[in-house]
Amino acid sequence: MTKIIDVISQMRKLDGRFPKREQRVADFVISNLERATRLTQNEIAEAADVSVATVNRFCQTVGCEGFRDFNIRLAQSVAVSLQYLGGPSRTDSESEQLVTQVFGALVETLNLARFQLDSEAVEQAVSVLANARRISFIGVGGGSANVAREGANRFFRLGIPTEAHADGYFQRMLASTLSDGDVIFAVSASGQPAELLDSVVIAQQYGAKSISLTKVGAPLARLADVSIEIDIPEDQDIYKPSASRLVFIAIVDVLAAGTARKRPEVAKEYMRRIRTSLIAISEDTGPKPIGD
Amino acid sequence: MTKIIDVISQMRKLDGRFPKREQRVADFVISNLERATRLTQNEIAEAADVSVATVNRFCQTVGCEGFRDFNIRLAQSVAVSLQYLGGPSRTDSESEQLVTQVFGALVETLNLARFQLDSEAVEQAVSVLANARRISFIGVGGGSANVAREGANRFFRLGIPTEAHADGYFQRMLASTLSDGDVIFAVSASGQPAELLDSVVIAQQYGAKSISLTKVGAPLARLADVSIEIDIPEDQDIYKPSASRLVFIAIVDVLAAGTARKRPEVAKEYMRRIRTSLIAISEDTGPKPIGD
DNA sequence: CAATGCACGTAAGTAATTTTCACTTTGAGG
DNA sequence: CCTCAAAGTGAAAATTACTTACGTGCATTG
Repeated sequence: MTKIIDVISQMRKLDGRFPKREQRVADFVISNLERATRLTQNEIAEAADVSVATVNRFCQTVGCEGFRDFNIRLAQSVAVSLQYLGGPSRTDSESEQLVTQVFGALVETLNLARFQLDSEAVEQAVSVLANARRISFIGVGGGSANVAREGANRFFRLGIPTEAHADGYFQRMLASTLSDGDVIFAVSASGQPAELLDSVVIAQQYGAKSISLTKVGAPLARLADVSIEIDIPEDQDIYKPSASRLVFIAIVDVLAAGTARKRPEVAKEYMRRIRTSLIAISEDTGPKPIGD
Repeated sequence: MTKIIDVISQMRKLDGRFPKREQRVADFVISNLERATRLTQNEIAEAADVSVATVNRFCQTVGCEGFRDFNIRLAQSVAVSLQYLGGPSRTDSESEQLVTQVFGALVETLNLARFQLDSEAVEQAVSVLANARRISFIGVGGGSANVAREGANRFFRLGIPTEAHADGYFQRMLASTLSDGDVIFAVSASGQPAELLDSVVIAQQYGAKSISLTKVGAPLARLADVSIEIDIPEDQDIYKPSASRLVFIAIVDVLAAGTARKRPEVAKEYMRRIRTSLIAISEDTGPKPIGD
């Protein structure tokens, strides 16, 4: 099977070198990308004023198995290239542009982060977390503190006692109460706050394991037993969101999902209990997000 | 033209509610997304062990005109979803698969949400928020409460006094202190908690504007002056993350970005001040996420 | 225990795609 | 110029795929 993922560029590449009639097909398709997607072979043949067979040969020339294959590949290529360009409607309102921009930036950043994730570190973190007796999430500053809370929120649903703290003094005190089997999970976009560094060191002294989620090469990363490091280019445009928080949360999700798999029975049972405890509050007990 | 842009989400949404045999088709397609793209109707019918007609009906149930239409839409959705997930490298380790799965689900959900966002509601919300004297974010339950905090965190950086509360009693009391020019912003995945409903009503009585961020058709949505409604198919698999929180946060980002644009000077100045106040804490003052 | 309505498969009907084949054009060599 | 091989093309046959119509069976309801 040919590995041509992008028919559009393939067409462009061969453009001008097609046999005469096939060239007409190419011309038509290239200048009617979106439309061509929804047409049948016959219709394209008619539009380009050539025979069906020629259209079919054209598809093969381009590297596809036949029209069917071509049609799908074209649709995919078109979908991908139009995705963030607003498609056929050029009449996007201002707020639609806003949405596209913000969401586009997020998706892009998520993608970027994905390839940076060191799977070994993820595995280590998951194995530490899955065996934790208790997990303390710490972070300072609005964003990271929220990620920490989010972590506590996710992991406590897996039946592991968790807590999250944003107060530097409390964090240090807390750290000194930890011991063997406990885990301290430090979140920081900068990886520099002294509270976190101190807390991690203290926790380690008392035998607790430490995990950090921070930027590449940060002091915090060097300190922790397991460190998940991500380098996210923050957008200079203050009118755009800082996507890093979302990426951090996504990573916490990954860890939580991994941990859940390592303790399936426990997790299920706890989820069931939580769900049950919520029935009284919201009559809706379907497969909805648990606990609002 | 039909308004179903993303068949995958559509399938997820209807998952479990299909007629028995059609459900088998759905099961097969959902768990063989990429492969299904290249199969014919007959082949899918065979794989799912149902008749061709059922497959065809399934396509229509999902909102497509027929199999032809479905096939192309599926290909497009798959292409878009896979775009950010890199090629199908089959050498993935377990943890890499985990990452792929979680991130993939997020991206997919973000895409879905993007098309659901009612741009008019967004515009209204932005204009209310931009003119707010003070914004109170309220939410209950781990997830929504965090989204509320995140909202407070983002908007206070734009120079608007904000606060976030997760305590139902406090929320109601708070609501009664609001007045003309204030805004109450209620977040809830379910849209049902009485605390929120009460608070919104109380706030309205005292002249405050209300904005809700919740699921489509929820009681909360009907109550609020401006409501942003999103229908997110929650994954049944408890080992996967519930992406809705992330989507909510993303939407808050959109609103924040929109608001920032309406008050550029103010926002910039406040951001500068916040940054300055942080210099002492972390020596790094580059273009980094402000405040960790 | 009808009656109604939905779900489903069979099979017939229709449309689209692929292949075959014969005819045409092109261009190189005699 | 002519000839011939190679490549290009369309018509139509052959195949394959998609859609629709119809009848059966099952479940739900009055």
